[in-house]
Amino acid sequence: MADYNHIDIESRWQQYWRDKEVFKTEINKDKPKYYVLDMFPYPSGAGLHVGHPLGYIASDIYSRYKRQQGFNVLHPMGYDAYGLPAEQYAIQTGQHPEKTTNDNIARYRSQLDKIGFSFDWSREVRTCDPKYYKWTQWAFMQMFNHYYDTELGKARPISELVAHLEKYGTEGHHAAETKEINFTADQWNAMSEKEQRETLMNWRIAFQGETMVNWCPELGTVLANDEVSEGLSVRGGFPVEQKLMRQWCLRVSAYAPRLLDDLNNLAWSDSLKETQRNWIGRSEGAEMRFPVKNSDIELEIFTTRADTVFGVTFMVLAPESEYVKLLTTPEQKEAVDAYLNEVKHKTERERQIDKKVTGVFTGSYAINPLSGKEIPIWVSDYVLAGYGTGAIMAVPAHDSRDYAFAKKFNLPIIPLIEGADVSEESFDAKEGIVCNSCGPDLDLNGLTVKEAIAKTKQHISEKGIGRVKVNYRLRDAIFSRQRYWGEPFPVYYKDGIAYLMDESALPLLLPEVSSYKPTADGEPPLGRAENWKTPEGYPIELCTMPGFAGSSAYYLRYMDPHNDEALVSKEADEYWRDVDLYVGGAEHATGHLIYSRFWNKFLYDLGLVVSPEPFKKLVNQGMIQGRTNFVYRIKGTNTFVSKGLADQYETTPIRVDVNIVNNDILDREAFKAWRPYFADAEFILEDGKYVCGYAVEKMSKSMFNVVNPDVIVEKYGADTLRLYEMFLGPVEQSKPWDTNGIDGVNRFLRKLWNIFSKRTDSEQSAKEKKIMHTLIKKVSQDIENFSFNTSVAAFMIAVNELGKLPSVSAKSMDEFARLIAPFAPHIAEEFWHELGHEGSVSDSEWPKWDEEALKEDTVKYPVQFNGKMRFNIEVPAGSDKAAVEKAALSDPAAEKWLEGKTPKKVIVVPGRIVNIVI
RNA sequence: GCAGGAAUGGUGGAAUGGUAGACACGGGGGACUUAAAAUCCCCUGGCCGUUGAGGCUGUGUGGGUUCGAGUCCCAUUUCCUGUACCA
Repeated sequence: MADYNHIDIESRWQQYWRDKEVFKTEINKDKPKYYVLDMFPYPSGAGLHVGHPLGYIASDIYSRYKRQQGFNVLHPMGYDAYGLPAEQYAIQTGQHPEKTTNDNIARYRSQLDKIGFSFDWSREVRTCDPKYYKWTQWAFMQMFNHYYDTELGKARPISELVAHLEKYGTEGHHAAETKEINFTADQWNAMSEKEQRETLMNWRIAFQGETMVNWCPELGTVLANDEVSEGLSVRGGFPVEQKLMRQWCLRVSAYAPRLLDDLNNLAWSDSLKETQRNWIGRSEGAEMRFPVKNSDIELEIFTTRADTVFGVTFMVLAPESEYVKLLTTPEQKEAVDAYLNEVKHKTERERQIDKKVTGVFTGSYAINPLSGKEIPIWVSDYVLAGYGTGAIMAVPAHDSRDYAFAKKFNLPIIPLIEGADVSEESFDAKEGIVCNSCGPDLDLNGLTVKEAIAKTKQHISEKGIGRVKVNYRLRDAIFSRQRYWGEPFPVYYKDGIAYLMDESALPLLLPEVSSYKPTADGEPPLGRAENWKTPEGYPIELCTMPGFAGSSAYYLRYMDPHNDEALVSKEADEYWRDVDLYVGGAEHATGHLIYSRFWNKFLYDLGLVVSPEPFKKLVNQGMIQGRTNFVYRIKGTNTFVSKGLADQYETTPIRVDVNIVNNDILDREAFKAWRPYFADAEFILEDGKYVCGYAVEKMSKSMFNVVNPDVIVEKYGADTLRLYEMFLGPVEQSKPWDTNGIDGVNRFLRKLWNIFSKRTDSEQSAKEKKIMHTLIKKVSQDIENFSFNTSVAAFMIAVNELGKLPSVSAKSMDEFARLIAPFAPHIAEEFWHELGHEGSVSDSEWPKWDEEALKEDTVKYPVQFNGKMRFNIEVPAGSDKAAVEKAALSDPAAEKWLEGKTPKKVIVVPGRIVNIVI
């Protein structure tokens, strides 16, 4: 055989896989299914860097392994093709986002192909493809046509709710709602169609609502909560402000209890589950009504600290609360209006940065329902309109925010826990013995906080002052985007009221527009589309759907990607069911992974999918960071000093392209050619070399530390890249990319190649068999545990050991080819065919290890004295504890450590260790 | 602030409570070669010692449980990730 030539081998086998459609998957009821999914990428203009394929390589190894184990493996790939960067590029250049997107997809595809993945490309989906987004639009229509029954805990057709309203009005319905409204059947029946449709928005799962939204003026669009971080847009980092707008929303909040409970059944990492639990944010408390003095208004509040009602010294309304208007007295009106105005002009960012305590008194008083005391009602922006009821009872002694407010406005502070010192700060901990809490019909003094909460809850329910209530932090998802590059809504407006189009109108194609900017009067880009009307002339919705719309059910579409009749056929869904293994980044914890679960549960309620959860097991691959190289320029010169000598000069570190640095040694000629102003650079060397410094940073163009997988594949081959990415460390862990170590992996493949070339037809010797079966066992177990770095190490050990043998049999090489096929499929395929097999090695059977072959004649025991390792003994296999103990004590080396004493105790752990206690 | 995770050589990282540092990179030495590359062999946590001995010490820090702790428990520091006026 010739030398190992990765270019020839890899292109040949990739061609073979394409020609023979080796990875095309069909339903096969004779085989168990296994569904391995990667989070599909957004094809950005920058292309892939070496960090992106990490998860894809891991999932590819796993799916090839499962396939060799006899599973029918579904392993698809596609593109999350709608997104902001393509649209912004379109605004700048006028190029259609579809063109940009297609170009980027082509580039991604060619990069992915070079790595040798076992994707079934016949199932590719693109979210911007009308055949695909037809089903995104269709799902939206189903959500529009359903409401959520909180008692049954599932979605039901809106027609059933309408039937209830016609008969009973709102009395006794259990629909999850935007806000509580009440009317009788007669009132409902008397409503006009327009009124009825507007009212139903209160219950539909996809509904239009006036909500406070995250409005990003720079991007000209609304953003979902997970698209905003610290008051800035995640994409672009532009300021985001709060604005009241009429938007499409999805009633995700209705599913909060199920989204929370079902987490327990998932094989996800604890940290990811915890992130979702926090995001859903269940809190158990009480809802309580505080009557307003001289009025029949009652203020409803939510609290988790029912035990502190006796310490309520004032109440606070959110500025947006509708009670503000009702409770402001004429004398206070001017001050309140001024305050509201001031708050309105603050952005979310400003609100968060300056945590100045502000507020204003409404002039009204409420009555504490337990103590009967009068308490003033204030307005402040530290109370959020969107959580609970938009009003709070303030307990300054035991809540730090209320404390700050009370201090600023000189409101009384009553401590309620024995021994709590509230002269400097509030006592927030939920512990201690309650005091100062005795009213006309309730005495909490002497109880623990926990007991007091329970007793108060019971009391207020009995007295009808309030009720036990569970609140969730999870908000409804805002589903409109004022953008062009997204799915159009199958919605038109008649008399200003939204109507769904007929299903036969699907897919509703995204129209062409003359420009991708908002229109002059501030409408979304679709406002420029000509003839954006139904045949009857009704205007069509101008917003498009957000990015998560298309990515929420794509895993279902892969099961049956070409079906024109349904999102997924019953047959395909019942066979493939759910994703067995999902690999992707943890950054989707509170976005995609919530929305997808919600979407799946909705379809599950409708009986359209059989699995209540989409992703059984989930692995979060870590991020690959960049390893930036630095050169050190002596200040005021164009002379660069090597790292080891840099501290002798006053230098400025400058980032240098990692691609002109090898093992931290700078390629000086390439450096001079890199930038014109370095052309006449001079160097101060150490040992004739220029050594660069390094730091770990995010991999990005601006840091000059991007490593392109294409370059690695060309130089070393895809098999080397695959093995090396796995060898770097655990898949779940973030780590810097360092090309330096890659030679070791490449060396291993060449050694393997040489051993293969010299194989003989002789029998597999016992020694060989032992090496191979140790390897089979180790690799099999490691793959199951997703511990690919240690598998790669095991391969290296095996090759080193095989290399020491006088000869290696073809049988061992046969086993080796099958074992390494998931990791390095190209070289494995080459071996497989050299060995005379037909078909792909990915269809070969996964080898099983033989415990017999691993057995030793003797067992080695480390002998410890008082836990300190001293010497080793060897005993025949199968020796019992007494025999091992005897062998240890009678070993000549034991005498020295026993020092003539009798051991107090001897511990023998079979197969492990002997510890002698003296 | 809260929640979750992590901390092991010069570097990436191995270690079902049982000989810490597998495997690899880097470094040092040697073989082959006119030379270089490639390849192969040996050494490589620290300290003391020896120069075919050996010993001590060592997994962020301080305690604890155990015959035995990198691993379990408590406290603490630092770092990373997520989240944050959520009442």
